Amino acid sequence: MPELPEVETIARGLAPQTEGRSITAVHVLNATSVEGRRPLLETGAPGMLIRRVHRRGKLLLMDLTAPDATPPAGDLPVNLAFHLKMSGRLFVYGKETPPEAHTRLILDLSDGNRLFFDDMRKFGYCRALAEQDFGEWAFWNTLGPEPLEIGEEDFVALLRHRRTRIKAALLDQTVIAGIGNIYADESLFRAGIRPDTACNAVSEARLRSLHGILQAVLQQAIRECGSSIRDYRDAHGDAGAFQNNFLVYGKGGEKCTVCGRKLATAKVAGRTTVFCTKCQR
DNA sequence: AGATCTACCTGGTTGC
DNA sequence: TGCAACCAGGTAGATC
Repeated sequence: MPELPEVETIARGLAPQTEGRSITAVHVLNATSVEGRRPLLETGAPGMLIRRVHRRGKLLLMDLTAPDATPPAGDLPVNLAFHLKMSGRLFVYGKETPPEAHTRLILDLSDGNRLFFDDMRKFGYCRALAEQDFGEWAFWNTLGPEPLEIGEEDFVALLRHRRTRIKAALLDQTVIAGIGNIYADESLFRAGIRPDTACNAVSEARLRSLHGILQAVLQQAIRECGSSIRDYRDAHGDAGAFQNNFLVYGKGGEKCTVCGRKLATAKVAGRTTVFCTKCQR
């Protein structure tokens, strides 16, 4: 469940281990872990230089250039986009480390190390993109604004008139990018908003408050290197610490830390949702 | 437009 | 003990 803070942590950890190296070979161990044009990844990526590793929404992006820094001529990938979905992980290992049971893709790097893409559940993917491919990638083109970059006014305007439930809107990557089940529930609890409230029934003042709280929660989670539940690890194989700050996520039936009432569990937008019926209205 | 359901996938947990 | 049922979760796609 890498969400924005986890992907940001992974990108920051991966950057010093991969930027400035070129890709010398690509090994596809599981075909379904490659989305888009497989030949562009397998035969186009070798020889390309990893210039920058960063994040957009929950996507981890590797910007590529030809080693001589000229614009890539013809059909070459200028980007690798990884979506980790639920169980995807990215690690850099020495060349002697063999693939694991769930290793789906390996990129050999020019410094002798290798980037492993492990993904037990096979939901994640790596997509190689040439310049012209971005225009045809619906997920990329409909991705909403970054929650840490959007201003308060724009955030309020984004939600104010929607009739959908506020948690569904927060989870909708076309509305705002990078929020998943954990940070939706944690933010709505801290903002005192019931997850099943229609957006247009939430006062403007509370939407303003949610904007600040959402940013604070995401920033704190990034400072703490994300949340580790089940199999999430950062690029160094380390667990994050934000799970120690969970107030509702995964705590259905436990007592609310604020009022002591039992936390309720419900399905909202198809996801398990935990909230306090007294503190969230 | 928005809600609901299913598919995708596998390991861990629960129930009998 | 053994095994079936269920669960978690992000996104796409179908259907109402």
